[in-house]
Amino acid sequence: MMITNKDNSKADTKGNKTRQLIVDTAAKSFSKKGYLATPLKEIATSVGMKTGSLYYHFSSKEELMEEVLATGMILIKQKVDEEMATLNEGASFQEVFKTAVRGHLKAILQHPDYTSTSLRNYIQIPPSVRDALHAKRVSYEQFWQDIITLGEKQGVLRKGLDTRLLKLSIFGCMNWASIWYKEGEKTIEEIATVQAEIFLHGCLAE
Amino acid sequence: MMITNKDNSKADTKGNKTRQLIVDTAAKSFSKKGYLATPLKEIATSVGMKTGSLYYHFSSKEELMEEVLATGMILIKQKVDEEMATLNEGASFQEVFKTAVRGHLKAILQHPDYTSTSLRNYIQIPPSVRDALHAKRVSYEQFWQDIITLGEKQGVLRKGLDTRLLKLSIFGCMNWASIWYKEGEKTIEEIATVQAEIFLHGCLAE
DNA sequence: CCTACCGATCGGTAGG
DNA sequence: CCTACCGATCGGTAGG
Repeated sequence: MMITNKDNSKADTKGNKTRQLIVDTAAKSFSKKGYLATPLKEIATSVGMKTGSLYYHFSSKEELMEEVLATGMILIKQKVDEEMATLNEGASFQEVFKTAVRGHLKAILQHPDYTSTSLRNYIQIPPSVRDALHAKRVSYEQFWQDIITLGEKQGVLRKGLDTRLLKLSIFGCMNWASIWYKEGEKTIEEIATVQAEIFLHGCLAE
Repeated sequence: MMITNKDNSKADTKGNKTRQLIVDTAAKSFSKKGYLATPLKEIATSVGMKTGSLYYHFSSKEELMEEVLATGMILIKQKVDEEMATLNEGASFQEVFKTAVRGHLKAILQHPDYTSTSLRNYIQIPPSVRDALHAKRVSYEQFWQDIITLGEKQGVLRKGLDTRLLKLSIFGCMNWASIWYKEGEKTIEEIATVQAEIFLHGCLAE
């Protein structure tokens, strides 16, 4: 009697390896040239197959995009969680905030293929794909909202500050880096330090 | 002897009105659906003509995009200059900065058709179009760099702060609003006030 | 500004 | 996973 692996979705079979190669290639192109500007033929050629053969692995270009974006969001959350794990119990809002900024920036700048695709392709994401990822997005935004709420609880935030607007502002500040960032100028650590400092203390002396 | 208007490029002729209508329509679609996702046929139909007829006014889709983007950058600068004109001589860095933020946000949020096209389509902009607009972009970035330099001269900026990174951060913060902003929630004035305050003083109390 | 049309390309499919 | 192909659509053109 054979022992079958009922959850073989992550099995290291040849088929799954190929599938992964396709997603990797797609992520690279979608991130660099854009979703609509990338023909499936280009992806197929890169992985060494014919366009039609992609449909053995995916049922549509949108599905491919959805997998790239979903993977990207998971990677971002993983990286941020990894950074957050370095904090000790009862860390101050300042420490927590800076750590989250560092994690997010590392995620979108160190391995941008997956993680920056959604930022660079914002307007190109098909509505159905956007809907499918909605829950993940809300969950990640809530993670940041919780950090800000921590600041409120610790009583360190300016009174009357619109916390939603604060969240959107730091998102914009960080996410825009996925457009201007070039390797080799500033380190990601430095960018994180400066951006966190600006948001915590502003750019003025004193 | 006829008096001819040698610079009739802005003349209010029927042809120029039509041309303007085409650009307006294109700006709307490019901003909302994206450059690549907008077929020329859609623009043509909206203005009541056939696709091929657009080529009486423009020689390519890229040229149309270039005009939309160039107009957008001019409109942004105009709006910002308009706000800056309300300042009196010798205004403090804080006042100047906040005023510039308000002007930029008004420009990209009040009439987003032209002004937000470049932000929402960043990755889709054809390289040749990007090159053609490079000088305008540099000039506008310099305007902001000059504001920050003013802060340095007045000695109010935190020592050692990377001014280029400060500029990129406020750009990201403001420009990202063109993605999340919906009319009717917060006024643009309120958003400008909060974002300027965050950048000047941070989100912490004291 | 229209008619009529093009070459190219696109995402996707049938059948093996 | 390939061969062979599709219907549709695209930006763009010639000639009027």
